[in-house]
Amino acid sequence: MRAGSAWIDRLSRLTSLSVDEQALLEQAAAAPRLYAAQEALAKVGDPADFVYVVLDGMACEFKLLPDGRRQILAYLLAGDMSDPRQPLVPHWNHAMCVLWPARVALLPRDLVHRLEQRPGLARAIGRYSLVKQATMREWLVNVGHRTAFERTSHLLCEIYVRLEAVGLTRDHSFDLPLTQAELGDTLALSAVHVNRTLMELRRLKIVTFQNRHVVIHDYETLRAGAGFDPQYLHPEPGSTIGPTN
Amino acid sequence: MRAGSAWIDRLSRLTSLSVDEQALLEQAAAAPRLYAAQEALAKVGDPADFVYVVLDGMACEFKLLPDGRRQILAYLLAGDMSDPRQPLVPHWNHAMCVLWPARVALLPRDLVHRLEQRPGLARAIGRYSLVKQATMREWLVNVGHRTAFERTSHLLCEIYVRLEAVGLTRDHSFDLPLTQAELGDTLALSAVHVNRTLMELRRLKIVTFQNRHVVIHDYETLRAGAGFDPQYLHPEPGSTIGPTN
DNA sequence: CGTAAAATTGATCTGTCTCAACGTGGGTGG
DNA sequence: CCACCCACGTTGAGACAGATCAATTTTACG
Repeated sequence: MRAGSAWIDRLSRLTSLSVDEQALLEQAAAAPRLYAAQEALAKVGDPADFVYVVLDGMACEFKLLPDGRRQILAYLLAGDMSDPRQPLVPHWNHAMCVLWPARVALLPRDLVHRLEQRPGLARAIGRYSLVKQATMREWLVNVGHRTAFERTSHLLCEIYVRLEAVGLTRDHSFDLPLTQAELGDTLALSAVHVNRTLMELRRLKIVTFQNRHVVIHDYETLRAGAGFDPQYLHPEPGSTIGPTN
Repeated sequence: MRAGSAWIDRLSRLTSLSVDEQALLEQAAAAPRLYAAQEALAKVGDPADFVYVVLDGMACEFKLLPDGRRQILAYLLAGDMSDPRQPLVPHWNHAMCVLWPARVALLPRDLVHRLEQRPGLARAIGRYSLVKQATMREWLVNVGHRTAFERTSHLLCEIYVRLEAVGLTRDHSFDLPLTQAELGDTLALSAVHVNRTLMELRRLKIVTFQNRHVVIHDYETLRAGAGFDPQYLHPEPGSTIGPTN
C-alpha cells in the first residue's frame, strides 16, 4: 500500500487528480511521524507551522474550558487533515491530540502552498476544507437540537460513512477506538448518559459498540432515528458513498 | 463613505492591504442588492454561484431540522461574507437569510478568484475564513458546554467585539435587531428561557437588551461570567480590539 | 495475577423545556 | 388620529431529559 493512500483516496473523491498530482501527495506524506495515544499535536498558543495529515490511527481537535471540561470539535480519521490554511494565522487557538496511535505527516506551510499551485490539488483541498466545515455545522446542529439518542446515532452514521470512504469498514462494522467519556466530550453528554444511550441502541438491536468495535445491525433504522443525511460529507453528486442495509 | 467600507475595514484588519487592493474590493462591492428582512439569500440545494458580502444590515446562516426547528450557524454582520470558497462545491447544503434589511454584494466565483490573485487579498480572505471557522468552533463549545447564562453572555460579548471592529458600537452599546426567538435558535435555548436569561442579566445590571438595542453596563462582569476570550476573533496579535470598561 | 481504567447500573437532582396565559408597543387601516 | 391587531415579550406552573453522585462489575494490560 502506498504511503498516505487514505489521504490520496480522500482527496481523490473530491475531484479527479492527475497521476502526478497523486504522486505529489504521496511524496508529501512520505515521512510521517508516529504518535502515541493522548499525545498532543498542537496546543493553544503553538505556532501554526504545519498542516497535520493523519495517515492512519485517529486524532481530534478540541477546546478546553477553564473548569476542565472539553468539547471535541472534530475527529481526524485516516486520510483527514487539519485545516490547510491554518498556517495563515500565527497561532493555534484550539488544540489537537491523538486518540489512537497514528502516523501523521507534518506538512510545512510552503509545501502546502506548492501543492496548491496544482489546480486539481487546489480544488481538492478547497473542497476538503468545505466538507470539514459542513461537518462542523452538522455537529452544531447535533449538539444544539438533537436528543441524546439522535446525537449518538447521528455521530455513528457519520463515522460509518467517513470510514467507508477510505475503506475502513467491513460489512456493517468498523473499529472505533473511543471511550464513552470521549464520546461524551464530542456529543456534549455525560459519559454516564452516553453509556445509557449505547445500551439503548444495543437493546433495540440497532448498533452494538463494544471493545472499540461498532457493529451496525440496522443501518436504515439508525439513519432514520438520527435524521442523518450524508449529503454534507460529499460535495460531489454522483458519489456512490452511502451504505445500504 | 465608500461602498463596502465595513467589508474593507474587516479585511484590512487581518492583513495590511495596498491601496489598489482596497480599490478592488470597493469595486467588487459597488453594486449591492437590497434585501428585506426574512428574505432568503440561499436555500439548501441552490447552486453555489456567488459569495455574498453583507455591507450593512444583518444576515445569518442556518440549518432546518425536519421538525421545523432551526439552528442558526453564524451571523453575518456588516462587513461579513459567506465562505469565499463555497463556489468550489456545486450546491449549498445549508441556508442563508437576511435578518434585518441589508445591502448585499453578490460576487461571482471568477471575481473572487481574481481577487485572490492579489497576495494581500488572498491572505486577508484566507484569514477571514479561518476566523469564521474559529467562531463556529466557539459556538460549538458554547452550545455544548456552557449554561444558558454563560451562552447568552458569550454571544453578546462576541457580537460586541465584532461590531466594534467595524465601528458599529457607541459607548458600550449597539443595535441588535434580533428577536428572542432568533437568539434561541442561535443558542439552542427556548425563546422563553432566553427571555428569563436576559431578564436575569438586566436584573444584575450587567446588560440591558430592549427595543433591538443592547447596553452593556458592566463588560468585565459579562466577560468573566461568559468565560469569553476574544482571541479567536482576531488572528493578528497587536490588534487592540477588545473593550475595557 | 494485580491493578487501574473503562463500562455499567441505580438513585436523586436540576436546568431547561413546554404549555399556557397575559402584557405591550408599534404599525396600519378605517 | 384613533382603535385594533399581531408579533413579540413576560411570567408562572409543571414536566422531563440529562446531569451528578455513588457503587459495582468488567476489561485491558503490565
